[in-house]
Amino acid sequence: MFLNDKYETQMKKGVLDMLVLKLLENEEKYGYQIISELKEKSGERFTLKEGTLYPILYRLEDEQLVVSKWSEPEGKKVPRKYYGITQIGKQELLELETLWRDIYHNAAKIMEGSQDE
Amino acid sequence: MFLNDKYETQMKKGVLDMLVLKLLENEEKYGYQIISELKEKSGERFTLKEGTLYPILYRLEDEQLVVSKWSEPEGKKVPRKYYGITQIGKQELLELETLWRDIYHNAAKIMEGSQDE
DNA sequence: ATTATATACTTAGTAATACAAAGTACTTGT
DNA sequence: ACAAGTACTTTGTATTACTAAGTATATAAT
Repeated sequence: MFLNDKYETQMKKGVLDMLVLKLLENEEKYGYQIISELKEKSGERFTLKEGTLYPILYRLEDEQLVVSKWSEPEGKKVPRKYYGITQIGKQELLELETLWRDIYHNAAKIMEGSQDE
Repeated sequence: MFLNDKYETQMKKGVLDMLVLKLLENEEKYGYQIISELKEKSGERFTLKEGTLYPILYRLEDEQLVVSKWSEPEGKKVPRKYYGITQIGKQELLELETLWRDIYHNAAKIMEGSQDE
């Protein structure tokens, strides 16, 4: 199953950023929480290692689509870094979803023999 | 529109190989023909430059999903390299489509708030 | 006849990303 | 005390879409 693993990796590219933005749409979340929700809500199809997620978050922050702040640890001693979506991030999320669906539907035309679906 | 261009590039990754295989499913074709059909059938969403397509074809050939042969130029003097899908290629195409749709649907679950679609 | 455009294939270099792997550090369960 | 889970960071690798340039022939325009 090596070949399919390779293609799966490639097919996820670009989509992960969109999914992370989506999870932050209504609520601030921290890294590990994002990994858990992504895994659970995607039927385990999107099961990220930390080394995959955190670079995505740093990138989104560079692009000013999210902002982060460290939590003041009250009861729990482990500091957490919370990520929230920005106004720019919300707008970009809308554009990304449109783009993503458009790419899918146009590819689907070819996969179904130039038929609209 | 720089950011969206970047994401569009990423979101196409992996999908192009599948689309090229699909176009070869029923008929041998040559490079330029593939570019034309891909552009036309995808509503111009997939408009490849030669420098994008040919490396894909070489890769598919390395993976033994397609085979190529030069045409004997009879009337027309320009030699063409025709690509045809192999048996392995046909099977891989089926698996790629399944994988691609699965990734899309599981991502869609997240994009629609953990709803099945 | 010369120029431009289209066809047809090739190659080198760049930017970007998902992932593996390893590391640091704290907390909880046994 | 030890293992396992939580939480974040960093480095290195493989892969791919794209730009750009190059080679070459055929056809249409000036």
